[in-house]
Amino acid sequence: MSTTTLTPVFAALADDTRWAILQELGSAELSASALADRLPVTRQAITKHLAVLAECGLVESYRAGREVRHRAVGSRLTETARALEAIGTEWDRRLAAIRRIAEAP
Amino acid sequence: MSTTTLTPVFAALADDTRWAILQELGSAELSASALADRLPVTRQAITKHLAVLAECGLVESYRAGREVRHRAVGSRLTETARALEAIGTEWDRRLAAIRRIAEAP
DNA sequence: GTTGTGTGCAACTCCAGAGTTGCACATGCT
DNA sequence: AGCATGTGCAACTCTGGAGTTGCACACAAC
Repeated sequence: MSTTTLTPVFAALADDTRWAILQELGSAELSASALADRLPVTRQAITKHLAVLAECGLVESYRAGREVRHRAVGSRLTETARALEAIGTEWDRRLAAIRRIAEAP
Repeated sequence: MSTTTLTPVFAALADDTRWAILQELGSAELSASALADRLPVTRQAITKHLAVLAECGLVESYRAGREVRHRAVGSRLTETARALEAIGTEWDRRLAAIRRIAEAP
């Protein structure tokens, strides 16, 4: 996963309301209206957030009768986490190498 | 690490310019002016970004003569990655449990 | 001392996005 | 059929933040 694909995910995760939505959808599959009942924002706001989250694969949706249920996609988060960890490790590795050279006798 | 401490880190990582800065600082320790030479933004913009990144522990700084050098902190990223992975796993675990109950005979 | 380079602070512009209201449409239930 | 509920789309407001310019100060080198 490149940095280019990473940024939109972080942009999605940078909002408190979206985290609140994800927290709900990580415990149960809910419709936009059901989410609006549990959170202090409008259903339309929720719908917009769900679009952002779906765009980068953090939520999946399906119709159930006349309502649309949504759920959090944990694997997408795990995938992102692995990419992050790799980058962090790489930073430390490279900077440690530079320090080693600088302190060489 | 709670979700509360997580959001600012993602807000910091949600910007392309900041990622560019982090990429540079993951390979070498540079001053704000040196970064401004390599990136298509002003030194003042870089300084603001560095403040955001330092605020959530993603970069560290130290004075070297009259200049201030900065470096990326990989461990902070790794730490965040582990928290993310735990949350993702938890989502999948809970939703799988619900599906199992729903499909029970 | 003077010059050049690096830093710090403040005020300003500008746009993306978070949230709202309003209306129209679809579908389930009685 | 009639009503209630869930959804979709569009237009609007408003604040945060990314980036800029401008100026003042610190320190190293000559």
